[in-house]
Amino acid sequence: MPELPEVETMALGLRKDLLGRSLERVKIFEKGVLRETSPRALRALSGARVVGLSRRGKFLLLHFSNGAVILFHLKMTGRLVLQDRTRRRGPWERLQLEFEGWDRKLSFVDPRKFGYLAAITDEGDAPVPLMNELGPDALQVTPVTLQEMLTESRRPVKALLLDQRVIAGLGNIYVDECLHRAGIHPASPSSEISEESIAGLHQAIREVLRCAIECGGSTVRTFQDSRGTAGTYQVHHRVYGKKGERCRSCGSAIEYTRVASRGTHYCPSCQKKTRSGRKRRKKT
DNA sequence: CTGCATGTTAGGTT
DNA sequence: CAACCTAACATGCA
Repeated sequence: MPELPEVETMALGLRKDLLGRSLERVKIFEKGVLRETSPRALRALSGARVVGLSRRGKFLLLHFSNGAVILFHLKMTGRLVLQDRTRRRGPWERLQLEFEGWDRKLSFVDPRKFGYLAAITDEGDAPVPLMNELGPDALQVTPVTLQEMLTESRRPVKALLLDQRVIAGLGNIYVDECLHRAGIHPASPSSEISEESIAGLHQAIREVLRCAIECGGSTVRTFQDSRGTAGTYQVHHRVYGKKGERCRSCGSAIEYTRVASRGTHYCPSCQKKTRSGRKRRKKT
């Protein structure tokens, strides 16, 4: 579920509610959600005040007054939800954080149990390898850097864009959407994409992500922000989930195939393989 | 009912 | 070592 715009939306929503609150209690229902972190280490954060919420790639970070950080990865179906403090534990709730003098609590909910969290208590690296290997954030990457990274590899461009060590934040939905807007076939060897197309791709990434954040993310199945509000960017999707529908730009039927072993949507007419230099499309 | 798909990534195999 | 494939898990849909 959550790619960059959804994690950003989650962080924005939580910031208002959590800033300045002091952690009082940690309830762990499913030990498996703790990654390289002992229940004791997590509970030791009690008393610390929340001083910041941030995002790196698809990671969401809770910063505390004592310098500690709790890092969350929501994977496919993870959510952070604010609920009444008295509310009973739901079936998929893995962990709850309670705060001093607050009648609500933060719940980590994840049906599929892929998501996790970790506490970073000292100055060292995060105990999560990927966190320390992230490429530049998709909203920060410069055209030059993107260009360099793509020309260095012959992997399908979609595989590269999904690789968080190359560029952080994009997932299956937004990669398909960005490649369509840039007129690039998802299976194109990235080293064969023209400089002009890469410039268009860079622009598409910025525009799509910005717009998606403004929309509060895409709700394809289950995504909701911390207050239970669904995102609306899915109404702007042009290829994702549109198999067989007509392309908005040219009218061809959107195709669905497998690239980098991921379900992939694209327009066979707007996104020609290995054909260079197609102009990017209008704004969303 | 059964089989297949799903927004991610770690870990194994080429 | 880069590239590729699938398991991890639970649920919804054809």
